[in-house]
Amino acid sequence: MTYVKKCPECGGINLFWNKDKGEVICKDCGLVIEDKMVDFGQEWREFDSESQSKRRTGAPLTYTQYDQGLGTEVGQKGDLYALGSKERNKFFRLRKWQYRISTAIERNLKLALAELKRVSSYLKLPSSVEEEAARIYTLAVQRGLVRGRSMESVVSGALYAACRRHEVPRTLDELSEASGIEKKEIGRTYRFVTRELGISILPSNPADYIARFASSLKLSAETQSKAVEILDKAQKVELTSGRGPTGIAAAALYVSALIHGEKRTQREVADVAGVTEVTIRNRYKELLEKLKLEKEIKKTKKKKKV
DNA sequence: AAGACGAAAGTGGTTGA
DNA sequence: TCAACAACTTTCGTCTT
Repeated sequence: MTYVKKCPECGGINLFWNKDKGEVICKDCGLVIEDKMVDFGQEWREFDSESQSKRRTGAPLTYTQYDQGLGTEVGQKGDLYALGSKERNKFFRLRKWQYRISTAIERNLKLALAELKRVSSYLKLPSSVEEEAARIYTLAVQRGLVRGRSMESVVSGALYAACRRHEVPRTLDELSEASGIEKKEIGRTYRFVTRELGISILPSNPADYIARFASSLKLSAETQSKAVEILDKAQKVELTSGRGPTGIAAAALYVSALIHGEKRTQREVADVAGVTEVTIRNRYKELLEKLKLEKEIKKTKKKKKV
């Protein structure tokens, strides 16, 4: 069904088709390849139950615009002078009110969304994620959750949450680097915001990290899928619960690189995964013990010698 | 000499009283 | 609110290739 098979940017094969948005996302580099395909979704769906949210009239609502693309202002000039003086006073009062209410929030939103765009383009996040983050942030502002926190940290928190929900996770470190906010601060606001807004987020799946780590290590597709396979097994023996997903992903990748004779040092893997060698070692050790992978590694060693 | 390995002490976050 | 706790990090010394 997809028309694009490879990412034109990085050549990655991990394309993710987001049907709702009619776009294809490269999970490796985050490139959005939306124009390359026809968007069937909307017309078809018009007839089923949830037509309210999928209606196709009007400009699409977007949260990345500070007023969701729907600006309404209490009248400008125009018929004003046709009104009596009482009416006119009322009019001015209304406009003043609207101005007061809206400016505080809107000014904040304008700034915040600019920041959000900056960070998300730095991280090459797909627009669906950016949109989601903007939505989360907007909600947060409306609930007054930004008070006492810096705007930037809430933006980062929203982005982090959006990434998780869309299964294109970035690590807190990456967010931190892109936004200039401390890692723990992002984590804190992320937790706070998601809790307050009742956003439920699945614990991130290590497999989601594999593609990106693998491509920045320039590992082959086979190695990549082997790593995912290892992850599956690891999950069955409950090696994964309670551990940091990045550490597990990194270890799986390290092992499968060994198996396929594309050796990377622990240091290299650790760097792209944002964990230390020690963590990789620990996970790696566990993997070997529980999944009896030693044989496979030895096999490839022998092959190389012969 | 570089990488892999392991022990020990420290850090930040979660949990349960 | 505090202490216990598990996961992870940092640091450093030793072993392997």
